[in-house]
Amino acid sequence: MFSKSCNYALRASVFIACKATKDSKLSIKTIAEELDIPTPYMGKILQKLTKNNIIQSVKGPNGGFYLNKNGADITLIHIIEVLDGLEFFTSCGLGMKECSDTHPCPLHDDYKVFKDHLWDLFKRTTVADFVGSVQGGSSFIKNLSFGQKV
Amino acid sequence: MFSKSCNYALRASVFIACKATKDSKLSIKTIAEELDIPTPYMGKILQKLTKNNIIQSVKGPNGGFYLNKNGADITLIHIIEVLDGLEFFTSCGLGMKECSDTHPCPLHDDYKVFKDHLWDLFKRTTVADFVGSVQGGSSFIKNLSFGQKV
DNA sequence: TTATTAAAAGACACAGAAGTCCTTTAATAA
DNA sequence: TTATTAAAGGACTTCTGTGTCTTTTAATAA
Repeated sequence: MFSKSCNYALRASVFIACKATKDSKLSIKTIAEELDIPTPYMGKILQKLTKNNIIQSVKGPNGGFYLNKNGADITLIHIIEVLDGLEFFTSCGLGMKECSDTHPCPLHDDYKVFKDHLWDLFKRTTVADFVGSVQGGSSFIKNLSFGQKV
Repeated sequence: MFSKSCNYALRASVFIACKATKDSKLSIKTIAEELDIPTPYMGKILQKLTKNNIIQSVKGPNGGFYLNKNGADITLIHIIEVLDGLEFFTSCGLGMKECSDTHPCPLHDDYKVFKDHLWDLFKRTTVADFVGSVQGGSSFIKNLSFGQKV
């Protein structure tokens, strides 16, 4: 559905919201290793998130990434928009140039329902929601390490 | 959602089911032009569909592509499987290696519902269903040409 | 002030999807 | 039988997403 970059960005944002504070920031290396993402590539993505003011960064000793706003103010759709754009939510399921209620593809009506539901979900869900779920122990953003028991 | 190849394949299959018969086959060129798809690339995809027995082909004069089975016997999921595989329907929405009911990502439950509904839809829907919709005038598989009024 | 640390930035490499081109194979019409 | 037609097949190019590497910039600790 989304690009790897976008998936990485979503997970990294949640991870930073979980673990970092202004006084205890997280480095690219830490984030990348914990989330099992190639380090330099993670750097690129964090850079993009920083430029778009989704996360904050500080250079130098004790530098790193953190959030200075409330995770509840960052919607997932915003992160998706920055990394992948919103084309997924507007484009045709069969890849047709023009696909609308007046010139629909055969999949249009069914597909629209699903896209709209997903749109609502990502519009409504915030980084804080995911943090809550992860910290509550009901979900995970770190890959299962080899041999780990759930 | 699906690759371009897969979208092209779905539309071409429906188009062939609409227009071709054993006595009046369609050439790569015709299909590609009507559906606004690069001709040699369309050739590759039709070749793949033929190998997988989704459509049939005949070489030589008056040759081309047609269906020798009922369109109702070709499910969309089968075409998708041949072109893209079924990974979309099994993989994690956040791209995690392991994402299951016992080790879910924060998106898992919501995303699962979405994927399962789509799976059912593509499993249930056949080429004949789309042909019916297109021939009944309630949907389209050809791109809107410039200036065309719906 | 200087050395150290860590992100920013940009150039580069690689792989797979998308698209093109040319030759071969096979079917049919003359 | 031969010429023609159209798909099959393979090599190739292009583009984009993914991933790597090196240098620069900026912040802080000593």
